This record gives sequence, structure tokens and C-alpha cells, in this order.
Amino acid sequence: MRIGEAAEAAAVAAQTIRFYERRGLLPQPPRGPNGYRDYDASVLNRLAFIRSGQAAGLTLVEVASILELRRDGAVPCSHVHSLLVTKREDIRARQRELAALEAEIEGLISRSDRLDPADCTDTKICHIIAPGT
Amino acid sequence: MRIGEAAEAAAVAAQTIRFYERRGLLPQPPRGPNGYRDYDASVLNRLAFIRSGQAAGLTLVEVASILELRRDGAVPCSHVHSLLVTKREDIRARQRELAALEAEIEGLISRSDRLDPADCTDTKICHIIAPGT
DNA sequence: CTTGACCTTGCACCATGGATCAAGGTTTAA
DNA sequence: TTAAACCTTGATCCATGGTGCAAGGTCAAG
Repeated sequence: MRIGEAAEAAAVAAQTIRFYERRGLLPQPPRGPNGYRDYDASVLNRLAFIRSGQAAGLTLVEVASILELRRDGAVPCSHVHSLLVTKREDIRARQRELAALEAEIEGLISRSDRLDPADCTDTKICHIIAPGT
Repeated sequence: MRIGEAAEAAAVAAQTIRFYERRGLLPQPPRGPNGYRDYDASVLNRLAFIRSGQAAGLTLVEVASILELRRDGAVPCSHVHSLLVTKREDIRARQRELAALEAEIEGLISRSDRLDPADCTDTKICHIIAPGT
């Protein structure tokens, strides 16, 4: 199958398939006499897998690391497990950051409800955001 | 004061100050006879304000929009208030996304504890991440 | 006189995940 | 035969917030 058919079957852009190939997420397929890429059905598996990995919050680089293990004949299970655990830690750290930021913004909003715009001087620029200045 | 002094006083890189100027976050200062930028103390206020805005999760574009109102002689309070409310909504939306992603990853991790690596076939690539395939 | 520290401009680069364009070659159907 | 639809490579661009480099001008001290 040609790149356009594979793209349509997997619901991605043909450009994206070439992009994945450059990034090492897809093997270089054989070429026809005209130079066109000639895919077999396994590319659809690959593309579906890439989407699953993205849905699990993995970056393309991380998905590529799994595929590389597979290519080398290894079973990637333990690698995947550690990727997932690391990713979960990243997410939790990000959640803590966001919670802190939300609290900060919450405080600014409630202050802005109390402050009088007339007190907002030019040198302060904005007494909501830069209170101590 | 020259750019290097301002940079040191505000603890930013001189390059960053030029960058802010290009982005409209700082006014174009007068130049000395040698072409050097000649700042007065108000630039330190500006720089401090930019940092406060960033700490509140605002982008440089948003900070610039506040400074622009100020430059036009307006009191930016209500604009700032609406920026903050929008930002809070963005954060909450992002938190919901992260919570969903965490749940997804949580499920994958617990499945990976139950699955046998021997069941992980080559066509599936990884039965943890792409279970139904 | 020269060295070093400072300043100027403009441009390229970092990661992320692609999107889009340009300029050309090929295939297929009317 | 010709136009549409497909394919190829390579390059450039998007937002974010800067950072770094090159090539040159300026200024003070030794």
C-alpha cells in the first residue's frame, strides 16, 4: 500500500508518516520502482501503537524507545513499566505546580476584589499583580 | 544606567532586556552619544513587574497587554482581573486533563502488574500500552 | 598601544509535535 | 493529451522564553 492509503487507513496525514519515519518511529519501507514507499499492513499496527502511546501521555521520543527495544528483539515490558511510573511522577509533580499556581491566582483575584482601582499608581503599574512594589 | 547595570540590578541577562524591548515589554530607552541604551530607575520596576506577572502564570504577551494599557494612560485593573479569571479557568482545565491522564496511566500500570511478558507478541508491540490491538 | 570589559545589531538555536510550502516526478482517468 | 491527484525531497514555520554567537564599535586602565 502507498503512503496515502496507509495515511487514510490510519487517519493521519501522509506528511506525519514521513515525519515519524525520520524520527525513527517507523521503519524505512521498501520502495517501488518509482521510488514510492510500499507499506504492508504492519504499518497500521505501528501507527495505532504510536497513538496509544501518545494517549498514555508518552512523547514520541519515549514511544520510539519502546519500538527500538522491539526492533532489537527484546520484550519492552519492564522498560514500559518504568516509563509509565516516571510519567506518573511527572504528572503528579505538574499537578502540584498547577495547584500552587491556582492558589496564587486565587489570592490575586480575591485581592483584586478588595482593591480600589484609584489606588493603582503608575509606578506600580498594577497593584493586583505587583502588590509590594 | 547602562544595560549591564540594569541587568545586574534586576538579576536578568542583558540579552533578556533587549529581548523584552523587542517584544514591547520595555519602552525603547534614550541612547547615549555612543548608541548605548541609557535607562532610568523605572526600568527596574518594569522588570520586577514582568517577573511578578510570570509568577502569576501570565505569558509575556499577557504581561505586555497590561503594560500597553498603562502606557495608554488607562488603569488596567479590570483587564488584569479578566486575565486572571481566564488563566484560572485554563489551569483548572489543565488539571482535569492531567487527572484523566493520571487515571489512564494508573490503569496501565496496574495492568502491567497483572500481565505476563510472555504474552507480549511482536505484532502487538506492547500489550501494556496497546491492549486491544 | 593594547588588553579587557562593555556595548551594538542581527541571526541562529534549544525542545515539542508536527504543519505547510516549494519544486518537481508519476500515475490514472477522462 | 492533459489535468487531477498522487508521490518525492528538503526546507521553513508555529508558540514559548529566552540563549548564544559573530562581527564590530567604545571606553578606561595599565
